[in-house]
Amino acid sequence: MPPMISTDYIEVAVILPVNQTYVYAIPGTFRADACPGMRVLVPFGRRRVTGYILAEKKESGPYKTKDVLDLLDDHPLFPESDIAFFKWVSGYYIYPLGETIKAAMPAGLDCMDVSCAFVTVKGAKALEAGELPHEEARVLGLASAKEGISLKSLSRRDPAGAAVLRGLEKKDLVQVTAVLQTQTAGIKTEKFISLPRETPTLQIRMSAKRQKILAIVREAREVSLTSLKRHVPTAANLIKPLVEAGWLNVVNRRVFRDPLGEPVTPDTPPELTDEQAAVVKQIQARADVFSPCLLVGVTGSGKTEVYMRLVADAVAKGRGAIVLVPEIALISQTEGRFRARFGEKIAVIHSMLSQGERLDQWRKISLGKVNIVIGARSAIFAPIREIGIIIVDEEHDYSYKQESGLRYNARDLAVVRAKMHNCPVVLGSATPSVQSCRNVMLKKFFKLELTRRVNNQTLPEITLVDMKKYQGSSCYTDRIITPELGRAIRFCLEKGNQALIFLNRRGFSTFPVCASCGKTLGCPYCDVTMTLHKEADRYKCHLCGHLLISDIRCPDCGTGKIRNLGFGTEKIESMLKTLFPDARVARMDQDSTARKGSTLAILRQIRNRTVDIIVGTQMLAKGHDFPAITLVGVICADLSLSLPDFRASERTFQLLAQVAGRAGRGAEPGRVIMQTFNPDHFTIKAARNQDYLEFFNQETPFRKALMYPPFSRMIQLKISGKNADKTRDHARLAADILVRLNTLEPQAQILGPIEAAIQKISSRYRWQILIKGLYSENISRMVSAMVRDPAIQKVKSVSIAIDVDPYSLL
DNA sequence: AGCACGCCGACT
DNA sequence: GTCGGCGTGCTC
Repeated sequence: MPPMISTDYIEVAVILPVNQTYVYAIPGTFRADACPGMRVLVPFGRRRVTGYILAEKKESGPYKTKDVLDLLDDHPLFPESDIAFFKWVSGYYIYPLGETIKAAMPAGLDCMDVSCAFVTVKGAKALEAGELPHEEARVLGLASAKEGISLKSLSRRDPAGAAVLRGLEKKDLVQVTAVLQTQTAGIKTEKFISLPRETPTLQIRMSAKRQKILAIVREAREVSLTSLKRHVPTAANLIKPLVEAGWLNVVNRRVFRDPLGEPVTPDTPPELTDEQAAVVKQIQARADVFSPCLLVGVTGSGKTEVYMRLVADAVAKGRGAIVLVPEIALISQTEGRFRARFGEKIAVIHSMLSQGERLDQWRKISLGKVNIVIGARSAIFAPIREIGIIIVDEEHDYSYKQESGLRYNARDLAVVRAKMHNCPVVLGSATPSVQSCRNVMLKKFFKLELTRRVNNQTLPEITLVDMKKYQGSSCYTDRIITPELGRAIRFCLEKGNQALIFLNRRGFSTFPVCASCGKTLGCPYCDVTMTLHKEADRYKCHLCGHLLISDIRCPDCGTGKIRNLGFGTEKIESMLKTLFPDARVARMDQDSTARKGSTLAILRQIRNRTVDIIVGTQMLAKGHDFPAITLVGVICADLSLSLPDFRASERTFQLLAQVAGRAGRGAEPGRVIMQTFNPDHFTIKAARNQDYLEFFNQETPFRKALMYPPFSRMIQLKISGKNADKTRDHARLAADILVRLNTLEPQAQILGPIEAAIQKISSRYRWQILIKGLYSENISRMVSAMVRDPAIQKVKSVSIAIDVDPYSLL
């Protein structure tokens, strides 16, 4: 058991944007059960908020203290030793400590006072009488319809609502009180149906469908309602009377299955190849010291097996392990293999879990029941007491970077946490990031390599097709699906294999233009063009989700017809259907996977080979293993190459290398056709050669010349607000203060403020400032001082988001 | 963040 | 004269 609180006071980090901790008195009733890492409910000003106990305090300090109102946990959410890590994260990312800890914990755990308006008896009568003015009746209606409404959601629906409410309160028609809002993380259960022990005596009408259900249950002994519905869609209603009459039993049970629905069969460790064994040995030799290692291994070289040996080794020594994998659609193969090897000994944390499931996994770890965690980026915060190894698979993957709130990079934090635990950290990739390659050159990381594929598969052959030579073609299809790619698809289909066609842009037409005035059809709330989606029969804004009817007239000139230029996955899908009428074509992108379970359905189709051609965006490029895919076609390899972002090349290279890796994973060799307008660009060439060093060596001089990372450190400030002028002024003020603070040598560069590349998203105007310097401590100190400046803090209508080590500058 | 205190303009 | 706008400051 962890140490209890033995003093009168505790230090608490409240979940609010404040940059200090607070001291509270802890009543004797809680003291025996409280310890650091637990949540408390504390009075803060006039309301109640959640906070985390950080430490015990002997004295109250110069302030008068208030009492802790409630102890919210019976076990700590994190060990006391993690507090140093959270403090480091909070300082590095310039994010309030309490909110940092909140971001690190599973979601749905904090509670807070929320002001809610309730309709009084008098108010209800007045509403019924119907004599109130429109406005008042409307607001009162909102409050009564939902049995009270929080002031926040009221003002969201109706900006003038707050003022109206105040009038209502004065007339005693509503009452405003603080309500403690607790988010409850639910536990995901499923109904399981089985036969009762005793034969039912009650007779009921046995329709054919009911008999079918009984037959299925009888055969399977126990079946989940979900899978029963697959055979009998209306099963949910049909079984009710059967259950009531005692013909069936229903239990709600927590579910935890492989989302692909395939049971994980335990495996036995295979014999390591010489190369694998050498790598394992080298890392094991440094098992008790901080040793960051870059493991470069071509796809299929058996990195996962190396990871599993290292994890098993750490566990054998009584320490834990964290394995980070990229966030992908559904579940990663790596996770499946770890489950097969370690069974119930691992906890899993990823986006497919519900809040409740995530909390369960977290509990398992913090109670010490499991010692191995595998998961997406947030798993880096897993409450393992003594870590023996941290593994970051596909370390170059940008899903390790959180792009909202606490904008951390889990790969970087893995290194920091490993240092705190004196253990090795292994960053693995076939296409390592420029940053990590540079760290190898600087001898900060040591490099290990796996150069041979385990089962002697050959790497796919990659062909570049210059799209320029078809741009004059009278055949529209040839300009998009070139004859070379068309032939390759036909050949692939004839051999009975599957083809994957990749285009990182969804929708049907991506560039709607008015035929009469020439203006593009833009989103009224964002600074981007709308995208036509044929399936939804709407124009969609990909940034805010705004919809427009598809037969709209030009909003600018009011006349004319919109011409739909540009193409996305939807159009590719329809073109392929025309070109190959006998082939079964499926599409996988954000639109086709919006419905719950549809991702799984599409992946099953590919796995079961009930589709021949699959068109998709990057969600298809990562992590999946489809043995029957022998051809990968990249429609336009340079889509992301021209973005105004210093990492555009790196991202393009990695994405292309990644998607090329989907070909030829089975027995037959794979082939990749990459269509491009820039066949001579070094990024495209390096991707064709599958050579990360070639890319690194050519990219590095650019980064160095312009002093971009890894040759400098950057912080990007994203300033946004509803009012264009106020946002610009605030951005200028922030830049002025930064310039004033920029006194340390060597001086940092302060670039901006400039308007963001996308000037407006969801009606919020966006400006940015980029701070570039040689030392992260220096630029970080400047930014912390700037945001604490009273002149900055007092403006609340404009927000400044701080992005330390930004991944994308857009 | 959110809430109160406090200082200036348009209304009963 | 007041009601209410939101600028400023604080919360253990």
